Amino acid sequence: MTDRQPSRRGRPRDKRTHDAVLAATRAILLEHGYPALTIEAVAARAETARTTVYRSWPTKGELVLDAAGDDIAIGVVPDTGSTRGDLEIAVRQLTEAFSRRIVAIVMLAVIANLDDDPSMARTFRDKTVYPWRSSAAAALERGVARGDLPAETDVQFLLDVIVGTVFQRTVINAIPATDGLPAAIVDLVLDR
Amino acid sequence: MTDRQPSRRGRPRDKRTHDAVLAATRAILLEHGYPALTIEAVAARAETARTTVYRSWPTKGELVLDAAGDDIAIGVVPDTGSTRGDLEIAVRQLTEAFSRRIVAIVMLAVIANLDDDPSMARTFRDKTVYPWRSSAAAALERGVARGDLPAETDVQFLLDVIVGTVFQRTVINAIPATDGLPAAIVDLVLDR
Amino acid sequence: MTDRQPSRRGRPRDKRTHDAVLAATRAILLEHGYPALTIEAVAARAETARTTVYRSWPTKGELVLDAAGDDIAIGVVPDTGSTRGDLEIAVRQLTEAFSRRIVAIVMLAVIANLDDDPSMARTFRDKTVYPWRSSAAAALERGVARGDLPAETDVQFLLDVIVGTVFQRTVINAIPATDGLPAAIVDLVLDR
Amino acid sequence: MTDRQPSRRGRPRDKRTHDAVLAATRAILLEHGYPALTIEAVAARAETARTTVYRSWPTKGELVLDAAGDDIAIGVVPDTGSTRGDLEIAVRQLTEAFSRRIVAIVMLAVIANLDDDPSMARTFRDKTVYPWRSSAAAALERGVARGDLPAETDVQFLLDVIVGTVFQRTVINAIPATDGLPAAIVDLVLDR
DNA sequence: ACTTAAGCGAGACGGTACGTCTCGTCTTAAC
DNA sequence: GTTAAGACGAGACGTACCGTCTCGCTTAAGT
Repeated sequence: MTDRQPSRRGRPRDKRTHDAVLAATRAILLEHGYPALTIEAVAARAETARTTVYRSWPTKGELVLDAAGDDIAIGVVPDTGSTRGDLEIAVRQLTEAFSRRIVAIVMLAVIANLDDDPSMARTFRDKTVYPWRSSAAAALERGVARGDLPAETDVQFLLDVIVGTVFQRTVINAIPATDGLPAAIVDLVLDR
Repeated sequence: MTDRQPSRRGRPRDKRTHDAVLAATRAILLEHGYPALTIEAVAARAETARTTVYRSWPTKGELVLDAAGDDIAIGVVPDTGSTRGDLEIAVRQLTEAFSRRIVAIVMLAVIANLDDDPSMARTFRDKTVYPWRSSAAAALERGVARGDLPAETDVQFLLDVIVGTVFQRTVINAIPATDGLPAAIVDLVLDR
Repeated sequence: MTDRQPSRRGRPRDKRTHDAVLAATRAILLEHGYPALTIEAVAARAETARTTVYRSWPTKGELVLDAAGDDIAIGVVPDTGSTRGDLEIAVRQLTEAFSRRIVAIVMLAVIANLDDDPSMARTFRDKTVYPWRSSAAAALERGVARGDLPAETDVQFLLDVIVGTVFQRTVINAIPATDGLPAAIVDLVLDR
Repeated sequence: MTDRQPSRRGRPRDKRTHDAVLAATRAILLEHGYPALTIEAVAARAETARTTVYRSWPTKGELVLDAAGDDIAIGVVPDTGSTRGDLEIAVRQLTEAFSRRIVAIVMLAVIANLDDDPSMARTFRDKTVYPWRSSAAAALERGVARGDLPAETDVQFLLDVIVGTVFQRTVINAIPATDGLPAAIVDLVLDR
């Protein structure tokens, strides 16, 4: 994710070192959170030199997102033929993802750097939110097509409602997700 | 705001210095954001010593929240007799507040420090969110009493929907608030 | 030597730390030479922080010259009434000084930084060479007045002969100084 | 110049690269001095890889002396039949050499590394000082044989006087060499 | 009016982390 | 077997802030 064209010239990256750095990053994030994630600490934990870390990941943002890897993926909403079913799956995917410690930590990091390093937010969105969001949008549109939702439905608005509510609950208020939440959200969106 | 018992003996705090520090803090927050807010920079801008800042505000969180002062207040939802009217006012208060630059900056700071400095989040909640939230809860409960909302309504859940949606729109997605947003949210909550 | 006006404001310098740094510097210079003198090593040996060293001595040159202190002084040529006697003392002072390990090390450091940090050379000259050189010039001038040296004597040239020869012998060629050297040099200068 | 047996097997060294490195070294020495001479900079300027430099010149000293090449030669004192004439030529050769920017730079580098890298000093001596010094010694000995110098003359001492004085004047004090200097030095050595 | 506790400014202290530079070595593909 | 390319671990650089700690000076309330 980091190297553009992995250039065939010169000594290749040492995969074991590379992986050790990513593992160290994940460990520190999970154990102590993003504010404690210093390049110094990562290098020490990975038993390598600080310069080696800088070589592959010029910014902390890139390191964090690379280290998080697929652990922060949210998923893609399927098309089961049922609007309510699809949406319940969609919300469940979201609550499940936002409840994962690593996801919450990375989101807080992204927010902390929002106007400092906007590229981090962009990467996070592209890697994580976008696939879910566009497939969820498709599910809502199918619902509109089927007549389960009014024709004038503002899909993006509903997505913000869903994401915002789940974020508020699980991350900000740290309320453990229950089965009730997805149902309640879907009710809100559909039943009217 | 910070010291418990302001002891009658000795030289009293210098109000002009105190205010200069708060002004410097606000200025830096607005001009460069929270990550650039160092005690060093605040003291320099206020033309005072670092120690003077530390004396009154042991942590950056306290300083920021004290400096933001009433600029981050959201307001209290009135009782106009109309459920829809009250809620529209409530949402409008929220969008207006979250659209203020200083509020967004402080909220992002609070969230970034969520598990690093939970006291900051608590203070922010108490000073800012709680008054609005409890009065908005009252409005919803009046709505239930009036029969505008079903008896089994989960008030806290609806508040999370409202807050989460507005936060998502205005702060995360940075979509300029329009009149349509409050109406849409109220529709979502009421019409069913 | 480092602080201009020792400013009465603020916390005073910690003399023990200060002295420890100078002692560490001297020790490293004598044990490992100037190229091994890193601020890192000095701080470690003095058991203090790197920043503390930088605070008092912005450049390595200032640190070295301050640490060497009076150990690199050469002395002042006396006026005993005898031209030959004064000159022999003068040359002996020089050979003795240039034979001291600390002096040789500092001179090499000064030379290494000649065009990199000319201020170091200047300070070294002022502290060390100048007092000797001006008093030796006086001795030569007394010799001219007495008729022990020709009236047209180029005093500065003779001083360069003396300094250059001693430097060449003791520092460059590392020939242990013998009593013969001062005598030979004085003969060269006087007997003609 | 550096590698022992230039092995017949495999790809031969690229002469153009080799020369480019030496040229880059000379350029950096003249433009920025010895302290700025990093292998990094040399390789960059020669548009080659760092490793290529290391392969041919394991130490900076070898590189510098190889790059300086004949530009730091001093010359050999001729035998013209006249003691005074030979010595004047000898001193003139020395002042001319020490006045060359590249010579001064290399000499300062050699001196700065005196006890750090003694092999550099040795090589410099052998390549540069020794030919001049032994031929100048011969000139002095011819002078003794002719009776122009006393029988008990310490030839090595006089050579140190000459070298030391010229070094002091031209390199340390950076006094532009005049015709007067050689004459004055020869007078000092001969007239007595 | 005099004492005196506390605030103020200045600045030193030990410390952590930064991001960069250079080192000398090592590993690979290409020639 | 050299060359170009570039990664590697290492170490030092000089800087920015941190939060703490003296200091001498100032200020006003309480005696």
